[in-house]
Amino acid sequence: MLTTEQILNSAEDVLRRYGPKKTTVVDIARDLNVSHGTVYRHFKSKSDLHAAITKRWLERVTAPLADIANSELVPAVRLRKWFETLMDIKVKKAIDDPEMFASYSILAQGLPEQVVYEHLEVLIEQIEHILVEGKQSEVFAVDDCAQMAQTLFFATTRYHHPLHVKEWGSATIKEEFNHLFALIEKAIHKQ
Amino acid sequence: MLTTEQILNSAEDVLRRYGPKKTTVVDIARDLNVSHGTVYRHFKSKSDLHAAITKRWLERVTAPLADIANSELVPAVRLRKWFETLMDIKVKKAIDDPEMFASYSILAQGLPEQVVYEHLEVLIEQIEHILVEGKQSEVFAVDDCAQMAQTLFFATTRYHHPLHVKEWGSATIKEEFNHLFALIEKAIHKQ
DNA sequence: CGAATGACAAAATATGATATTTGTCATTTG
DNA sequence: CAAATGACAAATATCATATTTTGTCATTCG
Repeated sequence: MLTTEQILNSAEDVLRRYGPKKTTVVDIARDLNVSHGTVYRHFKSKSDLHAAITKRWLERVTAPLADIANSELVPAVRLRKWFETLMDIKVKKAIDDPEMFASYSILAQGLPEQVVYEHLEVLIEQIEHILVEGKQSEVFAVDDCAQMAQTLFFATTRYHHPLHVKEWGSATIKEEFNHLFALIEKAIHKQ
Repeated sequence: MLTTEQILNSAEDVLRRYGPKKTTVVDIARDLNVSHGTVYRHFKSKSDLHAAITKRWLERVTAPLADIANSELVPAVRLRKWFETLMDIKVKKAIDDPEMFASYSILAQGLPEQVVYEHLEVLIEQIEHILVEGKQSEVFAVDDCAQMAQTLFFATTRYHHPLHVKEWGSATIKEEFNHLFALIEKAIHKQ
């Protein structure tokens, strides 16, 4: 019996082989030895399938971040580590496997805003969690942690948004990020 | 006798009429009542022409910013006004004349990095100028003004980079920016 | 002689006829 | 009867060919 997971696995394989433009529902069905009609019993449309593929990818990519957000590190260190990891993950994916990174970026482009936005919300909540703990232990002077989390996420857009992947090749990108993070620390650390 | 300026004027007109994909060098030449060979006496290639068109547009768009950077406003106010204006100009252009904005964005995409980068440098220097004066009058506590200017420019990427034009439609975009600017102020204002 | 032309080849792009892909659903299968 | 099939129409993509566009340059123009 065919599961949604199996379809996503095959989809990922086929995507890796053929790229996002050439991959058809029939290709994915063939890979699974079923008719393409069967795939449509699990996904309303190809876009729906794309959304599911992208969602799973986003979740995997950012899995390590949840661990950091919930770690025992002191909030100041944890916050920096969280952002550095976010950046490192993205840059690593983009450099190591550029076709796949491009593939997922292209799929994500074609998605309804909401799918990606929900994912961003999860990340922003993780930042919020760190800020709240920093506020409790009186190292961060933050009024509205949820709002600040969003502000920090958007302030670092250049360093994690796939639209800026081109700029990540720069030799100074990491240094740039360090300067920005220093600014952030100055703004949110107590006194 | 045909001038480079005249060509750019016609190019802009034709671009407005036909859009960036349909505009040909022959169209521009026709608009000027010259042969297209003549256009090539002023520009080495079509890309070169694109670069010139884009450059002029960028300069025009950001002209008001130089005035603000050099104004007599106290640095704290001036800095905020400078960023607000940058944002307002971009958003206004993108909303009022979306086809043209898209046109120039498309042309800019196809350009060598350098052309756009030079323009960004000018803007970052304007920020630096404000920071230097703020430092002199002891309202800003900034170590390296040039570096901080760059940091501020990149921190606000989401609010002025054309790649993010889609996000500018959000009802809360201005509020978001205000939060970010509050963060910046907290970081750079003395004490 | 500097500025512009227009004929030309090479490159890029539009066109449209053909083939594939998407999405549905009545039918089949286990 | 739930799960899968495969035949089908409509929407898209592909590909070979026709047309346009780019870029050059020997020639003309003023």
